[in-house]
Amino acid sequence: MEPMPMQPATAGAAAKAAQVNVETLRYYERLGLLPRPRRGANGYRQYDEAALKRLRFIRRAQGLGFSLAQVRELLRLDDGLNCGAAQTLARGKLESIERQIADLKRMQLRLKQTLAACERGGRARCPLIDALLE
Amino acid sequence: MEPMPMQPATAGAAAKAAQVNVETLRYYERLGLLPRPRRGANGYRQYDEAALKRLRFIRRAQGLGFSLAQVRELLRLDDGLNCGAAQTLARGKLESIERQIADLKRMQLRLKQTLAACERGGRARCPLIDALLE
DNA sequence: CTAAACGCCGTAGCATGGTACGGAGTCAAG
DNA sequence: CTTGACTCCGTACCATGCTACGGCGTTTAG
Repeated sequence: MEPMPMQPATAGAAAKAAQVNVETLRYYERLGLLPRPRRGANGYRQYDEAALKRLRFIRRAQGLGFSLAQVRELLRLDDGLNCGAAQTLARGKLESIERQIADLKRMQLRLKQTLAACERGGRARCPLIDALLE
Repeated sequence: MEPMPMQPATAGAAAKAAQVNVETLRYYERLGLLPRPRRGANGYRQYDEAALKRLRFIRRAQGLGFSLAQVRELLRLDDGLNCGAAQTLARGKLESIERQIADLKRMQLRLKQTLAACERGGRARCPLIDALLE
């Protein structure tokens, strides 16, 4: 059987498929992350398979921690032929993620220590508050 | 010698001491994190030692990852007598930090794996891009 | 046929934590 | 006395990623 070219998705269907709000589609379109889609006779947007794929790409990249600005860069490489550039983006992101982890771990440690002091109890004054007051 | 009551700091001096922008002081004041300070005859704000202390408190709490809304809660406990409430806030923060760390670690792992695939090279297509295209 | 649900658009709003601007008055050094 | 730095105020703006609103036309289920 011929691969019948599925009819394009409406905004609502595309949004549902990608688990995003309909308005988000328009937002991405404004940002140029999604191309302006073809319109039906009624003026409604028609999202074809390529558009849906692109939308999934965006959400996955976000899931890896990329900002929309960075997603835009990645989308420019979506022919898959420029691995060097993609690696550079990914390495930058990886570093920033590692910095964030390090920052959070410092906070975590300090909070844990202070909480432990609180839990040892026996003080009139709260060690957490006192640490902030110094 | 009597502890001569230091003259109060101007906005600029207070800001410099706490490493914040002068406008940030006004911002905190608007948010109610800093009390409205006394004013000199010229209308200038006068930050006394207590205000400076409070400002340092805010910055330190932010350094531990607390949002300004949470800092506001902590400030309500700054008599140091309500350790239970402070602990509750801190535990909540600790949990959210740990969730963030876990999220970031997942991203880190996936990025590392994908980057490793990129670096093994030898492919026509970029594994990172292909992972996003799925 | 009608009413609900969906789509369109431009624009405005939310949350977060500030930062900047313009026009005015004030203070300190030279 | 002037000049530059500081301060005041209200308000607007920044980035980020959406989300909502109002007013309209269209489509679809009953």
